[in-house]
Amino acid sequence: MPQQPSDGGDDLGANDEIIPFKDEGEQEEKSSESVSDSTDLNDIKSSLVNEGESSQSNSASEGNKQLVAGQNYGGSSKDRGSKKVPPAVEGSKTDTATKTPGFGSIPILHGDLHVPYPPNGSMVPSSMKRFIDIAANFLRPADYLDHLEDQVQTNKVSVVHPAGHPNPLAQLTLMYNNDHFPPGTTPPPHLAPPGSPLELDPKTGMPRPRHPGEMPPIYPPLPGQMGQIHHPMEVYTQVQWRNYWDAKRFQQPGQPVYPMTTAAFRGAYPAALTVNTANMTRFGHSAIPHHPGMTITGIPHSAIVTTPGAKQDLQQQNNDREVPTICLISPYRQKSEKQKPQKTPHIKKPLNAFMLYMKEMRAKVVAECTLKESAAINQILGRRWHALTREEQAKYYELARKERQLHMQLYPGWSARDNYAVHGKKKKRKRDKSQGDNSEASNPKKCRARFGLDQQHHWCKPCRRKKKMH
DNA sequence: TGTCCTTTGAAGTAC
DNA sequence: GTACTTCAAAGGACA
Repeated sequence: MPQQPSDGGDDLGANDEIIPFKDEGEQEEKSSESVSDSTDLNDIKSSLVNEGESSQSNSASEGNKQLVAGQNYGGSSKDRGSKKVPPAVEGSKTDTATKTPGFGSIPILHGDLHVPYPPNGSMVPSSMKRFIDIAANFLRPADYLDHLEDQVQTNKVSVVHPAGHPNPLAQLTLMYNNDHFPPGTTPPPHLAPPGSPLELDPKTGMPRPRHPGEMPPIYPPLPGQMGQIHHPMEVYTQVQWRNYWDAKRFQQPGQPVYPMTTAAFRGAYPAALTVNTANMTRFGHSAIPHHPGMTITGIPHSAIVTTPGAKQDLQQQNNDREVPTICLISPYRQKSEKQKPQKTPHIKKPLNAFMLYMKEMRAKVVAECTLKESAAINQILGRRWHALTREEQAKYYELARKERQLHMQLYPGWSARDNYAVHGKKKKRKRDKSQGDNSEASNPKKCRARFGLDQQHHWCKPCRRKKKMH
């Protein structure tokens, strides 16, 4: 069972002037609903084209606006792409931004990203904005992160793993490097509000890690480790993950928690996924040769600064396994990808309605019946699927439809045929239906015998087809 | 280590 | 247009 929030968890945002991130996400989702999919994607694409536009010449306030917008990518792309006056909803967001200008603790997949207040008179480095953008959406293709590497190095922004945290990955802090300050100085601790998680440790000069009792709600790491991106559904924003996890946390008995799919996440896909489809962005990280000196996430090692206490742990961790600085993989695919790393990356088929249903219900069935064998579980799930009402099934058909729609938008040239006998991989054995006694298609009389001519609506499709033919 | 099993649905090929 | 095949997920079983 994933980690539950600690006692002090929900104090996040009370005194820390932290942006109510979930609310923002809700706003973003609402606003994105009024925009067509294609519009979203085009906007995102255009924003990516203008990727280099953000500069340090932005005023701090403008930078702050971007920080806030950047937390919700759908909105930020529009904001970056034009200078139009934000609509009413955006206005309220701006008010929030003025009050809480994007600094604080941003939930990310493996924990929180701490964004310290800028030093006195200091501009917000564009790299920091971009990093937040990435962290908030927690998945960008490596080519975008390549770009980020330059940004980070140029703008002297670091990622800090606070010492003493049981899981250094659970808390990341974005730091202004000392280069932004007069020589020999460190960021003034007073810049962080007293008691804030951003408050600097006077001894280390680093942001003070929270004590265990004052941890913000830690959204559990997705199971497994880094895998591939080969399905658009694997791209979720932190808002989505939080909402999903919140739904899980507060799930009532018998109340389903629907999987994180496109249905609720339109406009949330990272921009770069929609471009450069000829290279790795279609195939995921494993297809990308890692830069020497870069983490698996594409964040340069040079940009990761550790406090003395955390350094050893991190080194050990990096030695033991290539742990992502920010978890970048779908909860759905991580485990299997970890166990069966794909040697021939490819874009996978979007999941159909039944597959989505299986995803959601499998764990429940496993828990109920103690069976572990997937074949048996799938039989049960198949029966349950048929026991669902049309309305219940319709939800999954709709989710599947949106998955396909998004898949088509993300990979316009993709065909299911591309995955037939993927890259010389041995074809699956054809099932000999002529001998299979469980194949209704092989025995068109089966449904007729079971249900009779009066109840042909119960017949399976193959049997109905056979009936038509005869 | 790789394939099979088992489910449904989508999409492909073959005729 | 119809029939058939493949592949999506999952993980234990098995060659």
